[in-house]
Amino acid sequence: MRLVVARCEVDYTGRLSAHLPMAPRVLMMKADGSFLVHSDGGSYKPLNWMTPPCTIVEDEKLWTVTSKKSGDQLKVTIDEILHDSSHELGIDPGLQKDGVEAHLQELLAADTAPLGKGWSLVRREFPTAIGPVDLMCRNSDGKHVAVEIKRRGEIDGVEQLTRYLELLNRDPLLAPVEGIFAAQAIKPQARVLAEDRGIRCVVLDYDDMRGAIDESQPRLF
Amino acid sequence: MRLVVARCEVDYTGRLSAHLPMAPRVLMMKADGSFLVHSDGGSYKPLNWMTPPCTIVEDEKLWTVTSKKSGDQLKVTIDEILHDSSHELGIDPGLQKDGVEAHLQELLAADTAPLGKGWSLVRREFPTAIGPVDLMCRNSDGKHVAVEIKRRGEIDGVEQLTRYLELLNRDPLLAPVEGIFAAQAIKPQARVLAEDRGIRCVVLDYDDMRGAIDESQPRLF
DNA sequence: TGGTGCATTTCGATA
DNA sequence: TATCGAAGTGCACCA
Repeated sequence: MRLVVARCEVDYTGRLSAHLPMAPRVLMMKADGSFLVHSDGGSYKPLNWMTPPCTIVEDEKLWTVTSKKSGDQLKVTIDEILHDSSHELGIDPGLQKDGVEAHLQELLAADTAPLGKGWSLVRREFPTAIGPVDLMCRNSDGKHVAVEIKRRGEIDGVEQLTRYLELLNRDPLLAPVEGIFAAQAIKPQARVLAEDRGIRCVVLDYDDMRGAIDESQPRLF
Repeated sequence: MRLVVARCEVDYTGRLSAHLPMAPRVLMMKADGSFLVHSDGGSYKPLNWMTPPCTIVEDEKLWTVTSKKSGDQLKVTIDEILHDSSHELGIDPGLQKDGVEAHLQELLAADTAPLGKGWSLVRREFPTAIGPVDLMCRNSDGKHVAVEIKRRGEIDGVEQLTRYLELLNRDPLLAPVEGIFAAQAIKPQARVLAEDRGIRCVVLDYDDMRGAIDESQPRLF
């Protein structure tokens, strides 16, 4: 990892063209060849960058970063170097995550109570021609219900479930198949669209669901 | 901008929980309060981060970064500081872009030739109840055509145009309205879905389109 | 201020 | 390798 603070000008040519006027910025060069241009504001996204693999040619005042894959180029014109240091970091052990959509699906598969009483799980990742449905259940009447699970329920999730339902209802062994759109939060527009199509919306409470499962179960950390 | 290289352990609690084991990493603290944890690999995305505004409390070996909005927390346990420097960068003049979707829309509005001969533009951002259609045109027969423009044509863009067309065709003053899905590149699945629904696909060439417009027009840079 | 759509999205899983 | 969906997405635009 090399960290450079420099007054510089940057031009990117690739999927688009972009230009950064002369100003002081931080240049981060990672061991894998990534190149990042950061300013002192904004969030985690750099002003400009190049994804690895890429080659860096330093020609006095002009640094040229070229993507080995796409040929995209980043030309950095250096006016003045204010800081320059290199550091050995080694390979990072990596990030452990907990709490994403997969966990919601696991929890709901383990206990379908949030959907309704007396329901049974047919299977998780129920296969269709256009991809797997998150959960396939039977309700207390034995009728099939396809469940689409999202962390945040938005309009595209409703579209996705609609496509599944259209396909599933063509199968005489399954039809009629109802739909449930389940999420930790559902946007009003998504709810309107879903209910207009006869899809029921269920808001999931992650903490409640986790609490309902045996407390002694092992956790990630 | 403060740059710290340190052996550290990081725990994030917020929309999810995440943990980073002890290892050397780069900590970037921006003037606006952003906090980034970078390793020596991956592309521009940090391992962990906090978006501004947030407060940073340094308590000897434990740094706590708290989001002022959401209350999300990042706890950084410092084992050893390998580098620590601060730099005045000032406010960045910002990025100038050329070649994104808005430009494609401008170019196609200025010259509809890529769609067909003898076409006229009704208006850009043609309003509907569920959002604006990129372009509304009339073809050489005077028939209305709704055009959805994407840089990359994928399945959700076809869904979007389908929703517009359904709505537009309910309006007796407009109907029948045809659809065109225009993009710099169209994925096979998106093309199949579009054509199955009677939507024509047009692949746009950005350089050609820019060349077709008066060369003397002022450019960004 | 909240909703929607774009992004040089990036990233991961899967066929 | 392509495709598809998720992301602590971020961000700009618009109501």
